[in-house]
Formats: sequence, structure tokens, C-alpha cells
Amino acid sequence: MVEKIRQALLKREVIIIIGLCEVFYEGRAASTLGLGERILMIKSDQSILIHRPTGYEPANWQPPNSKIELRIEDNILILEARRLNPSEMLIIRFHKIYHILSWKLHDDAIFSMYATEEDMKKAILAEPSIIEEGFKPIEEERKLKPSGFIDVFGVDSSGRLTVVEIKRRNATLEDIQQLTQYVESIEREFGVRPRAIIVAPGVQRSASRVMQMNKIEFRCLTPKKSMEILRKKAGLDDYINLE
Amino acid sequence: MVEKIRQALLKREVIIIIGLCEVFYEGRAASTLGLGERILMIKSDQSILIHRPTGYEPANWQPPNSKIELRIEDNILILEARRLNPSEMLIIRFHKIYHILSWKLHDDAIFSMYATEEDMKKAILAEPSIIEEGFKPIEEERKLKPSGFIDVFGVDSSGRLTVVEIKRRNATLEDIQQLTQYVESIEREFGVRPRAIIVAPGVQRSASRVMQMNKIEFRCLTPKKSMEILRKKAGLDDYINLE
DNA sequence: CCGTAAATTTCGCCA
DNA sequence: TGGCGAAGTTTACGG
Repeated sequence: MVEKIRQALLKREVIIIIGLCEVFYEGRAASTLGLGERILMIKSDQSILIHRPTGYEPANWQPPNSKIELRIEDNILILEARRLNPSEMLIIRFHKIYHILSWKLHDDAIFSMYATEEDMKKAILAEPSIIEEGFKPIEEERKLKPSGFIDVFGVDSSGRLTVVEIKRRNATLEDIQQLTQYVESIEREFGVRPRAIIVAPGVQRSASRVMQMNKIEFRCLTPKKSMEILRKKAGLDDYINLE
Repeated sequence: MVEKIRQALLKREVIIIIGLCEVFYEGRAASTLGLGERILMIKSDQSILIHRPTGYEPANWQPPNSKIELRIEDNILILEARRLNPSEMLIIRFHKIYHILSWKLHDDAIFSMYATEEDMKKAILAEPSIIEEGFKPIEEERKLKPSGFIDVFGVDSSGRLTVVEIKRRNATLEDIQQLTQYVESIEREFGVRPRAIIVAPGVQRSASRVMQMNKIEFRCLTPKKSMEILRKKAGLDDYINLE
């Protein structure tokens, strides 16, 4: 059995073992997991996942490129996976094995993600009136002095500098404090205090108080709405191209 | 085949399907993933993971308690998983299936994690001289006015208030700015500026500059070292108990 | 390789 | 249920 698993590892097959095991980890942190029935997955890049019967996250894991050793002691299959930088070790001890299977998998498909924060920014650049009538974007990803980036930097209809921060989820107090830092950085650089606008689906209560204090404005925009705007724009562009 | 999977779902078995599939997701975001060979895992809580042959993270997933529907169309096994709050839909289309297996898994074991930030705090409370000779902790998890918690709040040997912030990884600029907020909150509350100490394995370069400006001090402590301190203390307690 | 910020972050705690 | 913060976060993208 051990030899069969070693062969599968060499062939870079994905290996799945279902059985009764205990798990020990030591590295960035340390953990123990007593005996229980779980699924072990070893992927072609030697990353390892141990999944319990419920939940999104693996109970334990090892990132890609771990060095895997196998042996049997007292009828227990022991798998040790080590890696460096940081130094980490994962030990799995299978007391019972119900299933083992391995398969060479090919997957070169493209994964495309939409409705990200990046898409929200594209929507604002394509349709700046989302922010405000007369808003003109000047720059995106503007680098700031001590640290950080402004998502969209522009001017409003009266020519006043405007800092726009985008979040795909409700804005938190931390987000507002970050935006406030950006405002101060721009004030240091230009000598005038810019307007600050947070664009997000909503604002958390604690954040909303500090927003009023710091005169930070809010524009509601969801990832989904952003996609609709981009789709409309693309459709329009198609129409224009056909003319 | 569909009926067999449905039975496994009803019995709350963990189901694994290996095959050639394409994946569509729409909900908080949206994504598409073209045809490729992957592993589908359906857990007993109806959470779903689609793993590509490499990498720690699943390409797509659905959290626990999704509603799963199965059907076959044109020789393609279609799995649709929906959930509400937030509304999300995952569609997986298997064009080829290489393996299906399901198993009822039992796992009530206790998972114990060590060398967390919490353990670092315990080490400081058990051995306050880590911070400084004469340091006395007064309070842990002290709630602050606008928002936030002080990890450890205490006084130094000269009776000066001291704010301690703990990080299990190198302290970032953001961590320092957070700690600065805490200092200002305490200054507002007590009328005196407290000392501020960041306890972490190290400090990032950008953070170190701002630390000097804001007179924030640094004490080196790693998660591992914290565990040694706790173990030594526990050992000592055992010894004392035996006396 | 470090630093920065996003993520369908997830997860746990607590009001 | 929502806010808040840690996480062995991971991942992608810079310099």
C-alpha cells in the first residue's frame, strides 16, 4: 500500500485517503487533533488537506511543495510532511483506512472572477457620475507617502481634489481610519484638504459616527450594480462599434 | 447514479466525485471556470468544495447548509447548490465522471491549537517581566471608547499606564497606527499619555519609522517562546502542587 | 524575497 | 443577527 501511494506521489497524481486518523502539527503554530474519520487529499503540487466531515476549512494542511514521507508502524500508516520557510511539520497517523484512490488530473482551464473591488473601480471609471455629477477621475492606484494607495483620485465639478476609497463589503471603522490617513497624506502633499468619499454597499454603525466627524462622504455601490454598469457600457460600446 | 448520490446526501455521507467539469458561481461575486479535471467534495453539512489539482484553496465552494439539486441532461451530471443570506448559487456540470465514492464519517475529536495570539497574552500575564521588570498587568481586553480592545493594560515600575498590543506575526504599519489610536483613546480617558509597547516576533520596516515618531516601544516575543514560558510555568505549578 | 491589500475570505466570540 | 478581530489566514501583485 505504501509503495502504491509513493508511486502515485511520484506520478503527481491527486491522492485521496478516507479513514480514521489523528493529526499533529507544529510550525507557525501547533495543534493536535484526536482520532476521527476524515478525508486526506494530497494534490499534485504536494499540498495536503485534511478535511473533517463538516465545514469549509481543512482542519489541518500543508502548503504546496511539502516533502512527504510515508511509513507503516504497528499497522498504522504514518504520513509526515515537512517544509521550510517557515519550518513546518504535519504528521497524520491513519489507524484505519476505508478508501484510497489516486488519479492524474489535467486542468488548464481559465478561472474568471467578476464583481470584485477591481470591477467596482472599473465601473466608477466608466461612469464617474456614480460618484457625483461632474466628478472626473485623474488617477487610479495613486501611491501615497508613508504607505498606501488611493483607489481613485479625481476632482469634483468645482475642481476640488477628491479621494475615493472602494470596498466591496460594508465599510468598517478601520476603512474610515485608513481613508482619513489618505486624506491627511494628500493634504500634506497638496496643501489643501481633499474631499473623501467611501464607495461601498453600506457602512457599519461605528464607522458612520467617525465619518461624520471626519467629513467623509458615502456613496452606495454594490459589486452586482457595478457589473450591471460595466455590462451596459460594454453593450453600448458594441453598439457604437457596429455603427 | 443520480439516485445513489441523492441517497448519500440524505444519509449525510461525505461524497467525493472526480471528473471533468465546468463551474459557474453567482452570489457575493461571480465566476466561471472552464472544463477541467477536478475533485468535488460534498460534506455532511452540505458544504461543497471544488478543488483543482493544485493549491490550498478550493476554486469554488458553497458554505454549509446549501440546498443541493441534481439532474442529468445530455449525459451531463448537473449539480446546483443554492443558499440564502446572502443569496448564492453554484452550478457544477460534470461531462465525465472517473470516480464517485461516499462514506458516512464520524468525528467528534477535540481540535486544540497552540501558539496563538491568546497564548502569547497568557505568557505575558504569567510572566510580566517579559514586557519589563516591574510591569504589572491590570486588565486584559480592555474596551476602548470609539472601538477596539487593548490586549493587555497595565502599569510600569514607575506607575505609568502602559498599553500592550500583541501580534503573533511581524508588526505592520497598520498595527502601529491601531496602537496609536489606542494611546490617544487612553489619553482622552485618563488625561495622561500612556506608554505603548508592541509585542511581536518582529517589526516591518515601514512600521519601525512610525514607531520612533510615535514613541512606541517594541518587545520581541514569538508564539513558540510564549509556549515555552507557559510550559515552564505549568511545570513549576505542578512542582508547587506536589510540595 | 519583503510589503501591501483583497478575499464569495472563514471562523469564533460576544452584545 | 450583526459587529468585531484573529488566522498556521491564502493569494496575487508589486518593487
